[in-house]
Amino acid sequence: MKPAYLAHFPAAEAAIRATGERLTQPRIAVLACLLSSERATTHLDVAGMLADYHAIDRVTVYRVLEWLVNQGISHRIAGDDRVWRFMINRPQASARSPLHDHHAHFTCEACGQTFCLDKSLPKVNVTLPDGFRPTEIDLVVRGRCAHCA
Amino acid sequence: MKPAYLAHFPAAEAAIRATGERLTQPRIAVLACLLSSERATTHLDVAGMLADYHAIDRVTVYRVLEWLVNQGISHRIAGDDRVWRFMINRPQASARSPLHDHHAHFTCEACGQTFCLDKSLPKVNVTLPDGFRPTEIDLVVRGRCAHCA
DNA sequence: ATTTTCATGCTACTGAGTTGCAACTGCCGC
DNA sequence: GCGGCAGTTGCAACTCAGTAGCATGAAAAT
Repeated sequence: MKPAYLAHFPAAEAAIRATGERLTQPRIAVLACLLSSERATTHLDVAGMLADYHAIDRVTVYRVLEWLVNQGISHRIAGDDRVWRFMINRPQASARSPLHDHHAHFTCEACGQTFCLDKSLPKVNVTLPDGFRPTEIDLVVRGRCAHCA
Repeated sequence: MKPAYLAHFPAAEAAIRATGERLTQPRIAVLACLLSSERATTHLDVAGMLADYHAIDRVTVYRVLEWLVNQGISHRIAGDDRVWRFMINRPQASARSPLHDHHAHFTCEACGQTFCLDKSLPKVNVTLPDGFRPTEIDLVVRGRCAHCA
């Protein structure tokens, strides 16, 4: 049985080509992994998914993930367990908020998985102390996901 | 010159006594540190502040900080640098939100410091996917603090 | 004062993420 | 197609936050 992420190779390749940067196997494979995942993915998840068909050094996974963030293709979330999680930037997520960018995530206390709440963007009103200027708002909802409820 | 946290020793002692748990020097000293700090404090900050007058093993600092969280005296925040930051729970912060608990923090992109936005609690409206049940909302605003503006 | 119980300090460990460097490879020009 | 260069990869060694085990030490209970 072939891994699911293979189906996302063409899309991954196109997205990387669109950046004008180099097209390499690790980049395609890691991006395909992220594309195939509905939830936030750790470097370990990625390395594990790729282990059988596209064994990639863990340092390269780190570097590719960071590269994807710098290219604006994905973003990273700091979880409660001190592990970075990565997710594809879905296009509609921005340009609707009063601030530049606006993430909303859901972390399940039972299974530890993190989901992106792109669809239902929350409304947030903040008033900051004098002199504090916001550039980004990050919202994390904790609780139980549908699967662990 | 005596360190500033010494002024908070009586309050720290009272708060620990109120828990019914053991009153020890490390607990008093660490809690006094948190009380004297307006911003979120790392274990390293605490160890550094205490180094001259109350040298405490770094493992003990970790354990005391965790103990304070379990006692409901302080809470912890996961920062972007994978380091826990700790802050005293100011009393008025809860019981006003639709959910059980509700933190709002401000992280400065320039100096990396994290502040608690107790005073001006933001309003948040979230709609979650079916089956997702929230227990806590955590809001982080990123930007420039008054000092770095 | 003695005992009990729990916190502390020490050492050694784990595991995420980083750095330096040599070897490799995608891509450009020929 | 064929070099050559710059950007990437893989490897090994490292840093650093946080944790586990265990013997010692100090609060509180008797």
